[in-house]
Amino acid sequence: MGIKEGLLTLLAEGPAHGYQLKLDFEGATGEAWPLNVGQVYTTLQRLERDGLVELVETDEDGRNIYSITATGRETLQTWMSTPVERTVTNRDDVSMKLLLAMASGFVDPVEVIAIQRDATMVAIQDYTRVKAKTDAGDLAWLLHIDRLILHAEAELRWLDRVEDRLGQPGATTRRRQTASHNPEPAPTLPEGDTQ
Amino acid sequence: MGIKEGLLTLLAEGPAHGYQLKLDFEGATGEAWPLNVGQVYTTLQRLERDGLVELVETDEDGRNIYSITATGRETLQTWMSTPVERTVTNRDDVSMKLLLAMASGFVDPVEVIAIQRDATMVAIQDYTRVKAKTDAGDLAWLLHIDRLILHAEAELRWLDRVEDRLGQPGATTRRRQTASHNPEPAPTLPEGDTQ
DNA sequence: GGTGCCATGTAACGCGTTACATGATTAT
DNA sequence: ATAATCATGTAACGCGTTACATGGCACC
Repeated sequence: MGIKEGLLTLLAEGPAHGYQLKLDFEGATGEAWPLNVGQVYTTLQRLERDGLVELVETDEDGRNIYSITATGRETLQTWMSTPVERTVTNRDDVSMKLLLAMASGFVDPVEVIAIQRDATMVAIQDYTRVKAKTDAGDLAWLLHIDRLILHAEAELRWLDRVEDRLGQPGATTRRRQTASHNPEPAPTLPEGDTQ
Repeated sequence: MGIKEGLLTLLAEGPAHGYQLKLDFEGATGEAWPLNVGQVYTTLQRLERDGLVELVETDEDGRNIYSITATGRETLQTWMSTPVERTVTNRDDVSMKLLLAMASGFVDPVEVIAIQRDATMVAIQDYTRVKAKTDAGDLAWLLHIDRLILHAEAELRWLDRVEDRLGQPGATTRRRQTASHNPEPAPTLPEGDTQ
């Protein structure tokens, strides 16, 4: 999503100035989304440029107070009532890295996923620890952690499946597509440190 | 990840010109990552600027042929052998939208997740259909689809959990943090069309 | 009366993405 | 010949992010 929608949501509760929005944003997302204050001001300018927000006054302290506009409200309503799109082009770092490793013949995909699995298992432990020491009343934060755990677990299952399939025959590796290219053999990577 | 790493990976197999890389990229990621050709050229320039790649020759057809440099190889090796980071700040659209809905008191979080769940269930059906009509030899693509399905299922489980918790008492909604703000009541959103 | 830190901003960058420009090759 | 498409690139934009600038207020 974007900071834009976040600020719009907060402004839908009433006009506010930048720093107030920064505080509200932190209140809503907590550590899940560390936000540099500067981003609030730039994003507000862009929202104003797009007519979703307007500068209603400059208060006695010289702070710019913004208010959501009608179109802003409309945009927000549409955004909130529109599900996050899930298509077959939904990329993510892990799978793209694996696809590249498989296609390159240059890196061992099995090694890549082994590394990733270790990291993911550690992450789950970390998440669980964080969850354990969280105040039970902080529902939003708990749900956020739960989501991280569930997705990390799904990733583990997927990594297992990948390893299975890579071990089977027919695990062909895609190679260069056309023949109109220089056929010189690819140099091999020196045995790098697997840090 | 980035196109940068993708191109680096492909160039690690040998020098190539832009269009060749475009073809290779499509061969590696297929429909999972539709790539505008223009991006290849701009990314190559940036890689050259950063010294990860160098222009080795302009062939008889006037095409620029790039080769990976030593530092490029190093960078690639490091990237491939470093797991994708999983921290508590890993955001995603769905959970952020929910956190905002919970914090705003302006939108009904239950409605938001209901919409999302419907969409995710449809997505899973779509994924399954795509998977069914995929050539069994296209391992990379099958794994990609599997990943999408697993994560979508994890999301369904999470959405269920969210709905459970939201229905329970103590499901407090966070509100504006400080008191130094104008206390005028927030205007309410008109009953928007839940498209 | 400095030294910090809080509050409010502006400037600039990096990268993914889109749109546009241009020459070569092929089809009609 | 002309239209279409391929192949190669450049220009510009949007947004998230970082770094820098500045004025007030506290506190020692």
